[in-house]
Amino acid sequence: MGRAPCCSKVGLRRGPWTAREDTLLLNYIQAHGEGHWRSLPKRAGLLRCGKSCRLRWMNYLRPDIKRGNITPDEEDLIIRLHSLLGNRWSLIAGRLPGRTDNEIKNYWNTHLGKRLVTAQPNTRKKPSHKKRKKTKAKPTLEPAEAPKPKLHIPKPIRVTSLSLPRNDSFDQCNTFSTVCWSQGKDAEVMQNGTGFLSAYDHALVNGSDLECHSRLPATQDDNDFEKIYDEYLQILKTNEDEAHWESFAESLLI
DNA sequence: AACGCGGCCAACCGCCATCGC
DNA sequence: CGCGATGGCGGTTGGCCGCGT
Repeated sequence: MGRAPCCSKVGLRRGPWTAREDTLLLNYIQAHGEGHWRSLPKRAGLLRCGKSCRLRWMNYLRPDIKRGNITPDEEDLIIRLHSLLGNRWSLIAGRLPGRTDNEIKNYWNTHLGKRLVTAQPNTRKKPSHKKRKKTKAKPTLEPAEAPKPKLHIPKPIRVTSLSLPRNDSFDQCNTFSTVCWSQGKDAEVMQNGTGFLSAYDHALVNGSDLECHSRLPATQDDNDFEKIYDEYLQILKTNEDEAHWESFAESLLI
């Protein structure tokens, strides 16, 4: 442990990405696919660390990113999922088509968390990072504030990769994000790389029927997701039944 | 016009999990 | 099995910008 930050290497750029860097990264990934982040910047001609490239791609350059304007339905879903899953942003994001975990995290911290604090003053503290500037050290705890016990919750199964090879060329890459790369707006519901799960969520979010045609062969996973979706719908019908929601959330984490 | 404050959000950091040798 | 490399995640930071004074 104690590995040095990857961007601390001499000569690597940090900070905001330029349009040129974006183009380089985009072109490279379109040509060679994502993955191998460590060596990607060198091969793409970028003076960035792999982590930085990955983050930029995941949060900004991916073609399926839907930016801004969180709809009330999405907001409701975020609140519900957060109440069930906690700060499992990637899990929550996986169920919101086109939204990134970073975006949801930011939205929560700037909008929802604040609102909930107002509603329930004792339930959450929003760390005000302002006027802490220039201080790299972690803020000291308030006297009354007990140190947070660190819990390591088992990570959820990632559904984004669907057990497919993660680094082939774009032609070979079989992920939904690739399949839908150029399908335009109509394919948007499928474009977040979570495949049919996202399509289901889209139906939930929009409250509309949705035909979802998986391009992958039917698998056991498909059936599992079908079950999850059915369960999700049932819970929505019963609405405020917290016990149902909790058991559903647990099922997602298995 | 100048200044300070606070919100927003892109990007970074540190840690853990997983993979491959 | 152990270890190093890599990917991924959640927490945090800091720059920019709008607004109020």
